[in-house]
Amino acid sequence: MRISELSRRSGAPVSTLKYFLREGLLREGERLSGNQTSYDDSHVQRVRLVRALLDTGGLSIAAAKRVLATLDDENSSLAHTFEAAQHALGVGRDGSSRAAASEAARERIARVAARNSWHTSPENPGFEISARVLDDLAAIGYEPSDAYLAAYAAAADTIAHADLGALRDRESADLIAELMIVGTVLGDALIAGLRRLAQESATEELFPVAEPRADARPSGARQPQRRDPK
Amino acid sequence: MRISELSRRSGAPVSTLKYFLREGLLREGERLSGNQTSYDDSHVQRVRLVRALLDTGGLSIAAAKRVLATLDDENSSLAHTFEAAQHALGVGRDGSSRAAASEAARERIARVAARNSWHTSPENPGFEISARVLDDLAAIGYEPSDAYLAAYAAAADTIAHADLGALRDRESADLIAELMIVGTVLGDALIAGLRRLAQESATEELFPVAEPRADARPSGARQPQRRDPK
DNA sequence: ACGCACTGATAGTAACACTATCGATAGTAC
DNA sequence: GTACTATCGATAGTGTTACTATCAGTGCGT
Repeated sequence: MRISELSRRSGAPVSTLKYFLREGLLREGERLSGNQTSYDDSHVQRVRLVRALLDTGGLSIAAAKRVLATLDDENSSLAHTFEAAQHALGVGRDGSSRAAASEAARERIARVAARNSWHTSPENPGFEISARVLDDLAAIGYEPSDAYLAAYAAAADTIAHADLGALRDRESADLIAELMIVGTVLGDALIAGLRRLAQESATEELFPVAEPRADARPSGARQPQRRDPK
Repeated sequence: MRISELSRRSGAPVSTLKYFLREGLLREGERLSGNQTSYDDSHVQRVRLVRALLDTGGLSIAAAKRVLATLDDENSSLAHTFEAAQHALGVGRDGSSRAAASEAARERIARVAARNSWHTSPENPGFEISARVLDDLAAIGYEPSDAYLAAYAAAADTIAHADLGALRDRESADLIAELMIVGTVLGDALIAGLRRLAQESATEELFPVAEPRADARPSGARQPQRRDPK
């Protein structure tokens, strides 16, 4: 197929496809002559993958490029592909480099990991991401309890095993690698969505709407001293 | 304190603080005279909250503004604040409006919710977010199993109860509302980080590095993935 | 032989999140 | 009282990102 059909089948404008080509997010098609290039179903697939990474996954073009590069790297074991993809994903959704997390926060995350018998490399970006959240919470004045972190860790463990379990019964190594990466990126969005649902439910459970408490003031503009009295 | 000290204490440049003021992310201080305005600790706190929302939570200025507006809305019940915050967060991290999820995907999410006895409003953005992931996975050629979704839902349930549990023993309604919102936004990042750690561990567990498959090239020095060639 | 789709290259655009500059003013130091 | 410095609101400018548009040249199909 030519680029116009690739556009029609993938839903992306031709100009965007050319942009993806330029940026290396999409392999070049087979050149038939000076002004004819042929694309196939794998290109359609790839465009959809890129759109999912960008839109649902919230990745930047640069991050998507790194992720796809590890995917296209043939001579890697699964574990290595995964590790590379994790690094390619980086610390944020984009490639932004903010201040690093504190050592204390990183150590607390390490303790959580140890308690779950996770064995991980110290360069796993998960340390940085999680530790930064702890630092942010501390800056806001909130110190999460061990039980809170343990619950999050248990949930992470559940998810990770579900992800890997979904992979186990696949045959092609290529497909496994792709699913692994897609699962990492889209799984973040999936858990975020489900969490919104679970939270609404849990909120009503614990704080019913017909709350007789008179916490809501009629008007008064008092300055609340928000500080955690730890 | 004056704006320069607010800057020093919060770590944000004065020009950025003025920007936050303009955008309504930060309440105006108390005007003492034509060119003197006094800020207090609550402003320092707020700046840190905004930075956490923007940097770690990945929110856009517009989304952060909506979220903070619901937080500042005094006459709301907790449940209502939460609901408003969920909507303020919107479907993506930013306010981008992409194509809606399919009805089939939305129904599948509804079934998952029902199986967990979540009772939620149909407008909860969690439906849209999760359903879109399902659509994306389908477009990639992957149909997640019920077991897979069930595991994610169980994890979401665990997290939601941990979040709410952390709130229950707080006294001030203002603080609870703030934590609820921060928890929603930063919690996404926290679970993402922990998930990365759990996945690395689970990957090694299920796909050991010394894999006898012919796909893995056991030759020692792997080319590190292309770092940023900029 | 003519027209249209295609090619790569380059230029332009819109949104976003700041960041810098400005003239006017006012509090503080001497 | 004068000099100095910080602040004020307003406005303009900057760098990045993710496209989107235009263009000159090429060649397949009828």
